[in-house]
Amino acid sequence: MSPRPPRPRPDPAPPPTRAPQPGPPAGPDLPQALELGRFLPYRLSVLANTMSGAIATAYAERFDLSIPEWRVMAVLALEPGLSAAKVAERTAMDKVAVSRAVASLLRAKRVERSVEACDRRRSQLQLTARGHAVYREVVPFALAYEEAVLRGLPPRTREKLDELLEELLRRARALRLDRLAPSR
Amino acid sequence: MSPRPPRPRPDPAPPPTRAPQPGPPAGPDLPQALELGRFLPYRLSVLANTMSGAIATAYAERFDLSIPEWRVMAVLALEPGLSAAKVAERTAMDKVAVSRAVASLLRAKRVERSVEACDRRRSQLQLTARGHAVYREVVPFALAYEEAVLRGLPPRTREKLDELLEELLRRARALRLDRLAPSR
DNA sequence: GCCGATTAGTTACAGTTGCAACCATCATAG
DNA sequence: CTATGATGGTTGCAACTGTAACTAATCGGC
Repeated sequence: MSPRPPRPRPDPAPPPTRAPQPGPPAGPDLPQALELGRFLPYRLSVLANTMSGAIATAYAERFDLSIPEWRVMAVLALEPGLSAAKVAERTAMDKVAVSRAVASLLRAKRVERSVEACDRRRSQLQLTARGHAVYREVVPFALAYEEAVLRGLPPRTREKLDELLEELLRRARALRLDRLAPSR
Repeated sequence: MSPRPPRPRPDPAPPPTRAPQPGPPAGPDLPQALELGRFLPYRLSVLANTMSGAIATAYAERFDLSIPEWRVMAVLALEPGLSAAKVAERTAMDKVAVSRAVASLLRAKRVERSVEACDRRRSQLQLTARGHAVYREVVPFALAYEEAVLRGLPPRTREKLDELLEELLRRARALRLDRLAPSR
């Protein structure tokens, strides 16, 4: 999995910000229209893809590292000895993704694994010296990217962003869609 | 492409919000540490995936519709007669994704296509009556989901969110990563 | 101690996605 | 008119990702 193709996001289009053309066939009294460019899930998706795509390309080119691998390394750097399951928790990845990322990191000798004595199903994962070296190289890059995106935003605005993301995630997670859908 | 598997996001883990354990082997003087749960691209990615996953599942179950298909329908509802390339622009999808979504929508008779007379490479796409019917059914659902996530947020906060998303997307797009990476 | 139920982790398979190569059509130059 | 190049759109192929099935090990009675 080492020579991973970069797969950047082409991200071809600035959303036209507004296209308030009334739909001809639907008529003026259509119940509600939805402009994609103002639809929250869409906007978040485009934003996240733009950022992740940029980062993924950079990681792949510079460090031969995929995003899942990076996530695993990031949590192991702060909490060495985690099991794969714990890593999955911490990274919001599923266990298969973690398994594959770990396999790849093992091959690259960036992570090492030892089975736990008392429970031999479980294993303890930690960065190797090489892994730490890569980590120390990636972190400044990641932080620089984040800072570049946020540069110039006043602290109060950053706080607001932080709160908003927290709040939205909490709500999105709590949401049961069961009784939405006014139609049908 | 009709019986599309829902592919919901398991989204298994609340990020532990903080895990400020100092990395034992890295020592106290490591230049910077990065906590994944506070890293903007990561948080955006998790949030967007959570929302999109929920919506994708719901669309698939209720309307037999994928997100790419929905995006195509959404822009065609507001701007009938667009070409596939224009649709790609409007939806921030690449042309292959549009091509496939359109193919699927044609099969389902939710979109129809006619070649342009003056330029027979190009085609004009528009929703059929069936397509409009589906659209009118989906829109309230989509808006209800968005509203459910935003429910209770004061208008000022919503405006702030709107501005922040706009601003972040602008910055992310403008960012050339070329001269980032302080290391290497 | 032994059998069913659980949990950790991996493997297999299928569906999805993206890039690149590809046709078809149009535009421009000679 | 033909050649060259650009553009719209589709297809082939390879990589990625998720679900489900599977193996290995532990746990919980009995």
